[in-house]
Amino acid sequence: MSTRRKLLEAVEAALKSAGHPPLSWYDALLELEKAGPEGLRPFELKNRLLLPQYGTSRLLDRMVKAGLVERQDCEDDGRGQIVAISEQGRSIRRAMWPIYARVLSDTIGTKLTSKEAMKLTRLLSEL
Amino acid sequence: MSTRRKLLEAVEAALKSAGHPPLSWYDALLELEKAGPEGLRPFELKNRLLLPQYGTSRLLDRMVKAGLVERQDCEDDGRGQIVAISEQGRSIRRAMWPIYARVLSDTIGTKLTSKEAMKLTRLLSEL
DNA sequence: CATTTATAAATGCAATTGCATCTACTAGAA
DNA sequence: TTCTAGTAGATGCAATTGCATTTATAAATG
Repeated sequence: MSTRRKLLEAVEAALKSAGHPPLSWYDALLELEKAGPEGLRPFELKNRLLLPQYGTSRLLDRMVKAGLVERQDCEDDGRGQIVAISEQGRSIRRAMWPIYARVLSDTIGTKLTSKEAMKLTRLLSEL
Repeated sequence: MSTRRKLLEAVEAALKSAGHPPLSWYDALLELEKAGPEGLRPFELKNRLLLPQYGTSRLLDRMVKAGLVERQDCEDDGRGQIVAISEQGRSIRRAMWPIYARVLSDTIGTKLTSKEAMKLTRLLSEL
């Protein structure tokens, strides 16, 4: 818990001071980018990010308002939508990465060997 | 991040369904209990919990209102206070523990050997 | 001493989260 | 069909968090 709080604070502070949105936006943008031009249904994004349904709905609201994501009605399913990353979203995500990566390498890369990092990942995945 | 979110959700859900306050209260109560009858200054609690100053101030507000913590002015320092756990606070903390522990043993105890858990702790501490 | 600087804690306001519910639609059963 | 149940997503309201600032006191400095 403590470790995660400290790492997260460092990442958020770095992003903010570079004038970027919070890490949760990065995660969403990355998923949308990985999903390709088809985009994703909000419920799929929710499953991938492990966010609550209302959290996803509101995160998308904000990102759409900021122009990083496009929402359109889903043809197959009248209840649903398709969300896709916009050109601007792609460019913001790309700009965020070096900031994020820098914090990771400063805070993790200097403390753990890559073997240890893999071990850590494995142990966390077990849980 | 994901691992922590899932574990935390499980703990919070268990506490809530047992009618108990959130995990953050547990952490604070535990620190206050460990601090003994002297209690703690809010800034000391803040340091131990790694919480922001305003977060600590408000957490204490809520816990005082619920009667689990007592606040009194600090004699040595006119700006400060001393906060101490109340009898009721001790009893709530004691009641929360088995619920919390149960989730930990279900979610961690069944997945990692104690050696692995120690390894995990060590790796996280490095960070 | 007077004045500046630093620390302890609270707080107004905006943004976010959590909860419960609501609306709209789909799918399955009678 | 016509219900009934289930799923997708939004939303009102309350609680919590984040930010910036404020108040009060302590400590340091000239």
